[in-house]
Amino acid sequence: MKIGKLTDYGVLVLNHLARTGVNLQSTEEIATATGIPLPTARKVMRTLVDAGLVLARRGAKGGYRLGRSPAQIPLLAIVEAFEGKLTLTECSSTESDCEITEQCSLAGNWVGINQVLGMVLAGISLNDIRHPAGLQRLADSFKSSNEHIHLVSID
Amino acid sequence: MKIGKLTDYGVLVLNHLARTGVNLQSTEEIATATGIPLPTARKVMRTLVDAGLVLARRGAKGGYRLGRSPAQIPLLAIVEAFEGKLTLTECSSTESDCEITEQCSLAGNWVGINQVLGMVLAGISLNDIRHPAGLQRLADSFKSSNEHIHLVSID
DNA sequence: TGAAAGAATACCAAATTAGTATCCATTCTG
DNA sequence: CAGAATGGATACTAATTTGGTATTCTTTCA
Repeated sequence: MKIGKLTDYGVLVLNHLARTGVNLQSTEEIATATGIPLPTARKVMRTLVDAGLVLARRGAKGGYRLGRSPAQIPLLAIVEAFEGKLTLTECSSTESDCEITEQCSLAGNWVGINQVLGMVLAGISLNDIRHPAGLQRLADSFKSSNEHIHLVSID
Repeated sequence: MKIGKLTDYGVLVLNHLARTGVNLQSTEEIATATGIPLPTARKVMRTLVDAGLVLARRGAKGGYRLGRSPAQIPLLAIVEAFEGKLTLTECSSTESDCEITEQCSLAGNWVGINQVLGMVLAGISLNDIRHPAGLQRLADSFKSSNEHIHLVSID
């Protein structure tokens, strides 16, 4: 259960763009600043632009900048930009190629889990990623809400 | 962001063992019941046993059964049995092969995210996976705690 | 008009993961 | 005690996914 390298790269780029603000950054600047290989950086940028997280300006003096404020960029959006809709298993994806779906009574049960995970990732913003302090408090807040979950789940 | 097929198989097997209870199930029985290819099922069983989630009895009339009650088997344990400690990125794993760690100021910031995700998965039991109703209520409970997170996170 | 950017497409390489085969160790039963 | 039925361990192969690269086209500014 990992995110892809490209997704990770995406976060690095977004972090860099959050720091440089409104100043347009060329692919080359981004590549050197983040350590991402140049051709790969191109691919990353295209994905980010397609997802609407980053704005591009073409031509000479062109470049990239964030499409919204870091607080309004959820981790979920970044992950789904690179890896498609969040589904932990094949079963839960729409075009399930899973051959044993017949006998697998669990097929539908993953939906809820995906929802929960999605909500968690939706609650983490680029800002949270950039500021460890906020993350720590975020983790702590979960520790308490987790007890809540245990009360609710069926045993 | 998916779980591996083997992990998914693991859940299928655990589900089957939860249904069959104390009756020892042979690898072959498990394979036919779940639709998992026999040789692959062997591999899955070994992993589950190593993780302590399943008990094995060798020799004739041997087989497998759950090591604990379904309510005491968290999804986190299943995932980590097959995929190792939960780390979304290379950076956050202990032996980070990530070459750009120097320039990557985000290296440490994933720790908190991993923690949060780990807590969520720890809060979901095999029982929750088997009973969709419980999952739905679980998802709902998160919707409210998510607002809590937004209050806590830094914008 | 040419240089400096991004956009699009297609392709290749490498790493991971799934799947298989083989041989060994244990335990029950007659 | 022997043999059959089972799980354990190891090593190998194949397939898929993912990351990375190259090439060509389009847009915009000076």
